Amino acid sequence: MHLFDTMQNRFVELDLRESGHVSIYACGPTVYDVPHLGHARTALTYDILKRYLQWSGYTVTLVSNITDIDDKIISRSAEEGISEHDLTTTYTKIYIQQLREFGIADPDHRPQATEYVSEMIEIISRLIHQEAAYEIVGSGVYFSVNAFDGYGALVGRTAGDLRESAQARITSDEEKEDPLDFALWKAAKPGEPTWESPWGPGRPGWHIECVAMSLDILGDGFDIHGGGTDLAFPHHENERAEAEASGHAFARHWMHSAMLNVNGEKMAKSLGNFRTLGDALKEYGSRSLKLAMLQAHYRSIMELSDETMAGAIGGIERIDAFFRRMRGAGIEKSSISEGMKQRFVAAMNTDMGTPDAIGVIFETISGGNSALDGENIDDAEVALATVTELLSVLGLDQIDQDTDSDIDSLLSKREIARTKRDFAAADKIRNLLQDKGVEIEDTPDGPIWRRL
RNA sequence: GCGUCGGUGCCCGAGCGGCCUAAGGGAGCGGCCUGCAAAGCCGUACAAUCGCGGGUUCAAAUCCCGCCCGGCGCUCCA
Repeated sequence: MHLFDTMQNRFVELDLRESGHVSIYACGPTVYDVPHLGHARTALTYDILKRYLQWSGYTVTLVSNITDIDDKIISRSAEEGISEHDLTTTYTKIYIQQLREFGIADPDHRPQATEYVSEMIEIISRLIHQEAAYEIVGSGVYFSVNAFDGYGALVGRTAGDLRESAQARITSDEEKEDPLDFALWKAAKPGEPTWESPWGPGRPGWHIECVAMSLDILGDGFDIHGGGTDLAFPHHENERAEAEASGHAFARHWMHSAMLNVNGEKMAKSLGNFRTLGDALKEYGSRSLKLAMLQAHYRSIMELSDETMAGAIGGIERIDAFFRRMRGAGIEKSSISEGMKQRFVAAMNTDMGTPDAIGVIFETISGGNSALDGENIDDAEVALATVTELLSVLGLDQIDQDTDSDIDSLLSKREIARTKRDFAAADKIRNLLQDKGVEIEDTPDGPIWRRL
């Protein structure tokens, strides 16, 4: 499988630490609010990657963290007058629950930052020992960017470049040796949650938690580190510096998924333009939302407008109509089409090309529908098997047809009326069901129905 | 400002030197099927053209140069 590696800035063949096993660390959210669609898009990217790799025969370990200590959490809990712990517990629960509703499988591990403070302290101690970090008494411990060759390489820049473009922004922090140096440990301020450390009470700094958690669970030199593009710098670059300067081999590959925009702007809590996952799930349903997201490549910016969603809802309807029709005709799955499977695999192997992969599925659906029209049962069976299999790889499995004896009995009454050519009576039943939100589709094999 | 990614039909969105007379989805139109619908199928218009202008090449949406426009990043954001 080829993926675009941010660090190498090109497409590379996945080069695994251990053949047959893929270890992935995907940066999760800071839980101070409900998840929005952007979080969902990123989580979906790594969920699909995992599903696809597993389907391809790999063993996959996916770790996705929850960051439950940072400045925003502290200020939000102060605003709401509840403890940091209560705040993060609440939002962690909501995050997990809504991702499940969205149809994203739980990662294999979901570590929380606050459970890893002692590991973080250990890494910081080692960094100080290696002279890659220094303490400023009363302020905290800082990473010394000068001690790490190639700082900035993840985003294709040099420390010099960064210093230059940082000048305008950074309020040159008094005692830091270099304006690029960043906090590893922050000395306690009144009223903040704190942990004991060799440098006095304080709390973790720049995303050292991800280093501690990824190395602890996945080990040195794990395969893929991912997250949203907004994390590439400084978040991920700082992690890389921390890990490698402390003597650990870090991620072999870096992946970044693109932002989800609203009216041309990044969806973000800070911009106040976000749409929550919960609301979107209610409005569009999980499968439509997933289809919409997967119809855009994970590395391209996508707009999620009502028009986009209308398109995706139509797509899901097409998929479901296909299954209803096959079921109604009594078609059973047979073996899957090798040709279509190969095209699907080729699309996915090319940097996880889900839009192309979905194109292959829709073409199979068209082929299956045509086959059924032509009473070519063998081909219809192959199409049904293929569509079922490939959709499951993308987590877009069909919803099971529900059963309802009341509807069935009304349907048979209508069929009797229709045989008698009493269309007035037949249409009355159809309207009745329509009012109940049930739509009838007549097929040569009898009527089928669906809930609207 | 610096860096980076991108600008493809009515909308979304693939394609990234010849297979492009530009995939796939949605919306439109015509036909078939149907008692009528729905679903499906077939056909079809929308891209004589892929932001604009140059260039390279036998050949460019695809490569190069310039310009315009937009996203993201440049200290705690997925």
